[in-house]
This record gives sequence, structure tokens and C-alpha cells, in this order.
Amino acid sequence: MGLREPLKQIADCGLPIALEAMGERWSFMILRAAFNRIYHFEEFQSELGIARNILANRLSRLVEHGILGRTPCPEDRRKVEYRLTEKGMALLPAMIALRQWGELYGSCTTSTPVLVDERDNQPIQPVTIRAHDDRVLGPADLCWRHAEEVKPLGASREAELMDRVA
Amino acid sequence: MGLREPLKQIADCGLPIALEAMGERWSFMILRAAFNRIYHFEEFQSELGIARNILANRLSRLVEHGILGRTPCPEDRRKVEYRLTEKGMALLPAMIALRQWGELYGSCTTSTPVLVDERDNQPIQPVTIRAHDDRVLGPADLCWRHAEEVKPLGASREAELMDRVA
DNA sequence: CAATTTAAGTTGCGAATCACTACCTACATA
DNA sequence: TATGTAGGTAGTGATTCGCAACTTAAATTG
Repeated sequence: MGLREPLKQIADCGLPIALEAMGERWSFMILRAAFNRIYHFEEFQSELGIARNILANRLSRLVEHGILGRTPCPEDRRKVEYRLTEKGMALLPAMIALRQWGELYGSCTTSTPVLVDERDNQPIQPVTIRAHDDRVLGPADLCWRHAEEVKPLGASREAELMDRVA
Repeated sequence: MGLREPLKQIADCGLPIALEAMGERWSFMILRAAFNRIYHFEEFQSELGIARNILANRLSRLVEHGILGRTPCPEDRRKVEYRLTEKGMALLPAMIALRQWGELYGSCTTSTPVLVDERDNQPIQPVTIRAHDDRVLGPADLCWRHAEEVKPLGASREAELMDRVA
């Protein structure tokens, strides 16, 4: 049967919710900047080259959605700090997956700076879909089930582990 | 040092490329429908409730970007099939990551239909960033390196990684 | 202390995009 | 032949984008 989802229930899906928060122009670029330790309005503006009114609008929207926190700086009361919340940081896999796709299929000749695991300086893996036992899954391996249909993992777990080794 | 990327080279990053292809309104919803075996113009239109001119525009853009293929149906020459290409399918991790985020943080009371691995009917894992040795990485574990700085690993390790990607 | 600079916005306005509806053309079906 | 279907296009108003100028409050400089 493969990947097929009950449609007409599109509103229930997480995708429109994610797009509602992050789907506007510049939102992902702002997120990226935030991951890169850009915290202030003027920094975002000069790094991204975005119009000030648009930037103000996007920042306040991201704050409303709980993706960025907004705190006035105590040591310089002109300044405001925009910082990623937990919710915002949880977008990292989506962002990395997007950029890996862009790097792979775009005509980026040089991916000179490469994202690595700090611990051993090795590049991270491509972001993938994983089964509960860590197998990498493709579109053909996925399907939709209702909660009731999902069997809890029990004794069969051992068999699956054996399966994985083999 | 953590996650910090040489800025000013933003154009080199894959993210703007990905957003250029997928960043417009409806593009991700159309992609999602395509993964759900929606192939025809009228199907997209009625499932998504999108205006016809916008849909036509998005479909042709996705075709231009090589994300969808467009083939007239031989058996009914009124019909046209829009199908995901390899490049389009490669967006699956990004899309799943986005919807998982939306489901987790949106106020979806019910995630009734759940995406499972077809083989054993177990839900898929949350999409994560992984080190070369499969450790799950967070924002704090990542940093940017230039290609020269990345020490090569033993041959067996690399073979294993290639295996995984394929 | 006054003058200047900086940070974070806001406002106005033209250009581009979105969305709704009606229309069109080629083809298939009754 | 008449009717319906599939995949668009065209016209029109409502939104949104993007640029530039302006504002306000706080810091810095002379």
C-alpha cells in the first residue's frame, strides 16, 4: 500500500501547522541566522539584507509562535535579544534536511564549509527517515496506520534485533 | 565554539536554494499530496482547495525545478500526470521533519493516523541529526569546518556510510 | 550638558503576488 | 451531436513585499 494518508484530514497533519509558523518568506533564513548566533535586529538585517519592516514582522511572528524569545538587553537598553527557544531549536533537523537537499541538488560547486560533529570533526550524515530499529526508510517503506493498529513492541523485539544483525 | 557558519557566504548555503524551489506558498502541500499519490491537476485542486491559477503556477515551477515530472496520459489524452522525481522524493526527510515538528508543537490533540514502517508496523523515529557513528546530535554538537580540516576516516567506515545513504 | 550615533522599530507607497471567478480548448463519453 | 471532463488561462480586487524615509529611546562623544 505504501505511503498514503487519509486526505481530507489535511488540517490534522502537522505540516500546515509547521508552514503556518515557518512558511513565510525569510522565516527559515532568520532561523538559520539565529542558529548562527545572530541575536539582534540590526545583525539580522545586515546579514540577510532583508527590509526592516519585513524583518520586524517576521521576528514578531516567530516570537508569537514561540520559536524565538525576545528579551531586552539589561546592559544596553536600546538592544533586544532574539534567541531560539527549545521549540525553535527543534527545527534544526528540518532545516538541515532542507539545506542538505539544496546542496545536493542545487548547483553548489563548492560546499566548502561543511557541518561536522564537533566531537570528532567528521561530517554529519544526511538526514534520513529511520525505523524504530534504525533502518533507513524510503518513501516506499512508509504507510499510515491508526494508533490502534500499531502493535506494541514486545517479545518480537528480539526477533527484529536478530533481523537487523543478519 | 559550536554551530557557527561563515556568514556573508549565505548564497553558497543550500538553504536558499531549497527555499527558492520549495519556499513559496502551497509548494510543500503539493509535495505532500504528491507523496500521497495525488497525480492530477483536478485532484490537487480539490484536495488542497487551492486556486487553479496558483496551482498551475506551482506545478509548473515544481516541474521546472525537477521536483515533479509532467507526462500526458496516453490512455486519456486530456489528462496529465504529475509525479515525483528522485529529486522530489529526496525532500521526504525535510517534509517529515517539518510535520513532526508541527505535530509535536502544534496543538494537534489527535495524531490519529501515524506514519509507520510498513515492514513491522512500528512508528518511525523522530528525524534527527546524526554523527557518522549514528550518535544523535543537537545544535550544541555542531560546528563548521572547511573540507581540508576534516580528517578522513578508515575505509571501512566510509563504506558503511555510503551503504546507509543508499 | 548638548550633539551625535546607535538600536529597534514604524509609516507610506508602488510593485509583485495571491486568490476568486469566469472563461477557454482539447478530448472523451453518452 | 450534445454534454461533460481535464487542464489550463484571463481579469480583477485584496494581500503582501520591498524600498526608503522617518521616529523614539537610549547610549556615547565632545
